[in-house]
Amino acid sequence: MPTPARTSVDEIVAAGRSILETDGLDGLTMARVADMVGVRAPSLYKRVRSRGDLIRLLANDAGGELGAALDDAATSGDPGSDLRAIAVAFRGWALGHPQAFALLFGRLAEGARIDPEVAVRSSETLLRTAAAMAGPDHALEAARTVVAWATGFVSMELAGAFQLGGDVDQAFAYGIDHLTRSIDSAAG
Amino acid sequence: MPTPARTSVDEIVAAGRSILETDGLDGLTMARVADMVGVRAPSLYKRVRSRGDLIRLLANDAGGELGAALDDAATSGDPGSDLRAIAVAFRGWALGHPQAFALLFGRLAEGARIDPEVAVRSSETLLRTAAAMAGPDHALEAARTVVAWATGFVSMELAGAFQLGGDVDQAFAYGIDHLTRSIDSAAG
DNA sequence: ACCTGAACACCGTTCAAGT
DNA sequence: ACCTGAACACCGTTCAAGT
Repeated sequence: MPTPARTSVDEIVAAGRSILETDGLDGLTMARVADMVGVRAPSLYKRVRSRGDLIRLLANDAGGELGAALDDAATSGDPGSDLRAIAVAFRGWALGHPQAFALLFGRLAEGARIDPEVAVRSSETLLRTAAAMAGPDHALEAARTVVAWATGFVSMELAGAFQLGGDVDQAFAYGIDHLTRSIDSAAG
Repeated sequence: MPTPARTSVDEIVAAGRSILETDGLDGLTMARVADMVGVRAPSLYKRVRSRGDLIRLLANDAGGELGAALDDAATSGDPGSDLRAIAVAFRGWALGHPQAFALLFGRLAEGARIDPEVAVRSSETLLRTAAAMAGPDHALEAARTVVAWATGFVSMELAGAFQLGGDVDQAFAYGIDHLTRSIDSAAG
């Protein structure tokens, strides 16, 4: 006899995101997720293939969220202002979701990576902005330079790797200033 | 009656580094390490406090190695050339030791982080070079910009995050060219 | 159809007992 | 002193049995 479902993939993903931010990836156990959605651990396997698969779903969810935040930030119409706004939004989202950020940018070869389409969609706004500044021939290189810098900066900030004192906000401003100027001057 | 030691911390760290690169962090089990150095897992606890402690030792070992590679690269005497050489050496080491690199730059808040002194020592050469280019007032910001960019670039490269085609080597060259020029022009 | 308890394999860690 | 087997707690996963 059919039994009504007591949870859903969406609910599981939401619970996973919550546990991830609270207790980190190590704290994300199947039992904990199951408990949060009101079932027993084995029931989760009706909805997700494995813990790794669940982590992939979390990465996709976070990637979409980050992409939307960047889209919302780039509204000024001026490429230079947009690029700065995107960088600031990127850092803001990352500092607000450190564990999800680590999932997106700190892992490799774990089989739990974000789906390519989600990644591509998340980077569209930045690519468009970079193209407007650096010109179509160098849009990809320019975008990669900015993303690489922003990713690395926030990764190090979150990891507490800026240990030599100094003002981290100021270093971020220095970076975006110089990158913007450098990419912009390369347009002509 | 005293028994002679059958292994050492150095041997354990060497085994750990080897297993880490071969099978990743998940493959780094205490049993595997113990097997490789010729003892049983419980004996490892005579030398390391925990698996997390072992990972910290691996991170320190890798950090020292990376720092030495950067030192060896910066020998031209010209700050611009040195900066480029450091970036190339950084990427080369990372691509050759992807798992160790992930340990150094991809983790956060795992309690298994590299010791501050090792981190500081590893970044000295870059700081000196950045100071020579950007001037003492902006050495720290300039160095942070370059490290952030290089870290992010290699992280994304290793994660397979550059999925839009294009030449990754070319993007790396674009980045170091623009960063070098931008930081250098900021000196005067 | 979905849910569950029981069971299995695996892993980090502790500890009493050996030498 | 150092090493080990045995044991414990914990976790991901499977599966037969329930509804």
